[in-house]
Amino acid sequence: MTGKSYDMIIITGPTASGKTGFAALLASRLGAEIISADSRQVYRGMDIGTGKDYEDYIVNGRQIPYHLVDIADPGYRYNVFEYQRDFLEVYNSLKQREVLPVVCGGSGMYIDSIVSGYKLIKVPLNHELRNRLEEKSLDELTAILASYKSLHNKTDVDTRKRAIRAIEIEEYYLHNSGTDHEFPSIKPLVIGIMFDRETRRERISKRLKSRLQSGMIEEVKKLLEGGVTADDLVYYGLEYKYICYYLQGRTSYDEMQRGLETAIHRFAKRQMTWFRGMERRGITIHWLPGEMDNAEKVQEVLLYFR
RNA sequence: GGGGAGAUACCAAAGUGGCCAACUGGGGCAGACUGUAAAUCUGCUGUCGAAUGACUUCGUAGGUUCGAAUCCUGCUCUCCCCA
Repeated sequence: MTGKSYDMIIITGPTASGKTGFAALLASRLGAEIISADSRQVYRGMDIGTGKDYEDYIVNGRQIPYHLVDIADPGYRYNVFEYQRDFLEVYNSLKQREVLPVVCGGSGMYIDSIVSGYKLIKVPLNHELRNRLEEKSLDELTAILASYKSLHNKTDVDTRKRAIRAIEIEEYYLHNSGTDHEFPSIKPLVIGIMFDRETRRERISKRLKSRLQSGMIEEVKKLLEGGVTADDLVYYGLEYKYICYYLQGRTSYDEMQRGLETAIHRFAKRQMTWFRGMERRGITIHWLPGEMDNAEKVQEVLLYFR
């Protein structure tokens, strides 16, 4: 590899675009290792529903090392802050070993957090503040949060719990300049895999059908039996949410399948919106047509990488 | 064969003479997003448009009326009940 000016490669794209297989092939060519950027594949035991295709990581009989998959128990609530921290740890160790990191995943925010270097400081619990806010209504909390920063959406004031945490963080920022936790500036080559809308939807529908036939419902059942609560599963969204409702008898199989299909289509659309947003903010994504076979895609990427 | 109900925009479904380009929901599209992000939230959704603008719509063909998705008549189709 000559004259490489990128610190890492990122492979992204909406769900069902064939990221993993491609990333693995690319990694095998470059002697690289994969760092997942998938907010759900971090959980152990959530395999079919999150599309952990373990066999995709085996290229020509060789196991491609991958990271940040299966690192948390189901039921746990992993988040961006932890992702950024965990990513950095892996990233640094790869750099130390002079191994090229290939990030692969479709969680736009996770990718953005490492590319744009979100400033996420470790904010400890502030019990005094929490006691003070305990009795406040959501409206009051919203007003308080608004006094710290302008609210550009309702994400932070969705529930009282989130609002209190958001205030806690803002309060902490107020007294801690935040320079103690610089995220390094990383220069990535960002590759996106793109199918036209119709094809994307077809692929999603087809994949859903095959997952349902290959034990996805059993997987959810097993999670429930293993002590993961229904609430946790609903929180995980998509297949875990819809199948959980089905197992609880709240929806018929048909309703589950149809609702889930729609939900995944919408999810893919939101992913695309996120990617467009990143581009608008100045991050260049090199889109490759999904139809192109993986070997050819690898060639394309190598061109960028020279 | 007889009787009844109904046909509204991509789908479902309100509207029963002017306030209707037409409530609402779904779907679709677009956007937002810095500690839940597979989440959460917002906007648009007849056509053309920058538009407070123009044009074309409520099965179909006519009619009544200043004015019809709404009233009348014929036709077509769908559903239900009785034979």
